[in-house]
Amino acid sequence: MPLPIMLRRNFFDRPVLKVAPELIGATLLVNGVGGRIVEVEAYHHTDPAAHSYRGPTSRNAVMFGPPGVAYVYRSYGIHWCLNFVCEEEGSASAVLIRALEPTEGLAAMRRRRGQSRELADDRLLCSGPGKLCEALGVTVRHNGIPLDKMPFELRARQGSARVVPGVRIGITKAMDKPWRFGLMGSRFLSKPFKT
DNA sequence: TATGAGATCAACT
DNA sequence: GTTGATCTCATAC
Repeated sequence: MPLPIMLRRNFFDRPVLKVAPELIGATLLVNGVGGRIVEVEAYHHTDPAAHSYRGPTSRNAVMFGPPGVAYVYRSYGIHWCLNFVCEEEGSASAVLIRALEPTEGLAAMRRRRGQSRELADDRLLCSGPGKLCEALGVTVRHNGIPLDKMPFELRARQGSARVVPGVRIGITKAMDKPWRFGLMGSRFLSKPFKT
């Protein structure tokens, strides 16, 4: 088993549509808890569905900063969602992390996600952006933190991955853009890809 | 299997 | 005042 290769910040210094599919199969850990990334969505600053589309606000400010940092925002007043900022500074593009295949710290994830669901299978732990943040303990405290520093740990995938594109979920603008990417055949997706 | 309500907050109109 | 890059639970088909 080769040693894992850590993703460096310059990995994110590229177009978001190149970075997003390459994240499929990479491993994301927060304080040692996490797993393989199986689903992401790309949000480009020219995209009406992106938070950065209308320019900087206090919420999306870190999207306009340097790439390779976390952008965390409150969704529907309830959940947190985790993004990775991409491209050059000021381009305000990001990748939304939508689902993980849990591999590390399963007990911690179950504890954070609640006892009433403890008996449910592991697919329910991280199969959606809000669930994933709850399971990994990601909150706005992580907003703006570099991805190559603690508590984050990001390992490149080993070997190749079969990546399938699809239409993004939960948006009402630019719904035609196939900028959702998933690991082909994974049981841990938030929703199946139709192919 | 599918649809609907409720939770709860910041940005936007 | 309305609207989400959501999730869970309840009720209907």
